[in-house]
Amino acid sequence: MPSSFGQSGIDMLIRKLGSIANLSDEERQAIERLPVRINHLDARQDIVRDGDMPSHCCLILDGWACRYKLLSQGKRQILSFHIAGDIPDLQSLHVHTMDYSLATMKRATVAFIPRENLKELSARFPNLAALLWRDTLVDAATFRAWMTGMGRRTAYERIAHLFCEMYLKLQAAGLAGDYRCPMPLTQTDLADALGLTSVHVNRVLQEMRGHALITLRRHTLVIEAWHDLLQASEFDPTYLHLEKRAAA
Amino acid sequence: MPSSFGQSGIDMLIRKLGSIANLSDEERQAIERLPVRINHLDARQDIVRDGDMPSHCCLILDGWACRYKLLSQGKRQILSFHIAGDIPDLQSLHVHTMDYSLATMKRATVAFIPRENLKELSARFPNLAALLWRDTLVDAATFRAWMTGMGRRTAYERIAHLFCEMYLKLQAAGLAGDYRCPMPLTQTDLADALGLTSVHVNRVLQEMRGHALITLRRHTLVIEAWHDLLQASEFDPTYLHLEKRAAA
DNA sequence: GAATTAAGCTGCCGTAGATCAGTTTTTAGC
DNA sequence: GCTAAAAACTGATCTACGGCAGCTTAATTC
Repeated sequence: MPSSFGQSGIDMLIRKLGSIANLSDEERQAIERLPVRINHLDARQDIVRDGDMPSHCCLILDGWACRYKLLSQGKRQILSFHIAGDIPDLQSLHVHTMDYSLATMKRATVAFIPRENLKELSARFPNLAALLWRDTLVDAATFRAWMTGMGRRTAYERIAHLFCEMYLKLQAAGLAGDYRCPMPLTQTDLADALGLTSVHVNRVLQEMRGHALITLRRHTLVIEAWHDLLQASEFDPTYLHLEKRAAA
Repeated sequence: MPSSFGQSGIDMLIRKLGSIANLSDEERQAIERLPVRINHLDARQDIVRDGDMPSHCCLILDGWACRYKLLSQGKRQILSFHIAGDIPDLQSLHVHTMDYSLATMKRATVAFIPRENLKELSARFPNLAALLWRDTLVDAATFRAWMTGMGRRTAYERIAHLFCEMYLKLQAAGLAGDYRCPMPLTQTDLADALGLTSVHVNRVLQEMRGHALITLRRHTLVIEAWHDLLQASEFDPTYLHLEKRAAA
């Protein structure tokens, strides 16, 4: 079970960037030498809040986090999920006011990196800056995929699509394989991410189990019929841009 | 009527970047000297298609464009609208396969800029690279706002929210003012952007007219009650990040 | 300025998913 | 291993919005 990767430090970020383009030793070292303050957080803790102007960026080392937005009457929209190697508030490098909140989904380890040091890093290593920029672009592509789902897909298709996406992201991070991955989200979390209610998510999940598409128990998702799941959601992985870049 | 701005060239881009940080003469000149191929396009023409690997980026000089995604059975999701000064496929600087299509909404003038020249520009002027990166981050913030709407807002709120957003974007570009702006979108376009049907958009628009919130006729939107429109949509302009940056 | 087409509008009925109000099962803490 | 709380699940009912089909008005074209 691939769950003991780079919990010790910043290597999940290096792994992620390195999966796109080859890093020089100098670049690798510069990342490793970033000053970080490491924090262990419980589940469901806010990391940064809507409206804040944080001076640090948050790198997830272990666990899951999400971006979300609160509306009136307690309505919540989850905007994205994040795993080890992600910097969900990297945008604060260039826009200073948060337009969403960031919170853990389960127990998580996060590293806070001063914004100024990240800025310096990207100034000194344009190649790294490009990789980080690229990362925010893939982020945006994922938003587009979710938007397409919420606007034009049924609940069944949306849930299937999210499972495909999360599985591939976890697999790319070395945190999943063999059509099996951690899934620490509650049905309420899924609902808030997909624009549904937890009641409806519950019914659709049962329908998916009825079709022998998935098993979902005790925070583990097993995809029993990958191909059918792809088909059910019209999933096209292009937007994840997981391919290795040819040349630097 | 503010409609005769910089149609001649690339100045809408300079205006936009210059509204965020002051540009040096050198930077301004470098932008002006970008090799461009200018094209006049009819309404509803594809500029780039889902799956393409374009060698040029597209700068809108005049008119409107949109990003969209097609699904099975002719379902269409519009992902964003673009006006003069936008480069809706700037992302192809760093990820090479398009995961959506780009099309004009009405007659438009666009400039095609070779990707390589834009890459060069951003390598030579890190300050410009940062501004372009920032632009893609605001883009992502807009996706988040739309997602929040599609997931958790009613049709009425969503339409009101879009009107607020487009008015402010057009105003910032000098293309609107006095609570009046061009709105070349059909009700079907609005529906495809907001995850609704044109029939429902029609009914909601009438409701909004009934509440004396807006006038929408002959491709012109007049916001009759700005404050009520803001309130109806719980609109918070933070995500547009229109403020000028303090220091470079 | 007649013809054609696209966009806007209406009414009726259907349904995916919401809402409410629980009960049962699982998980986590001591 | 017991307890408390959270999550999962169920059934009944409701509604915002969709689907369809036809009609009207406005915009283009020649």
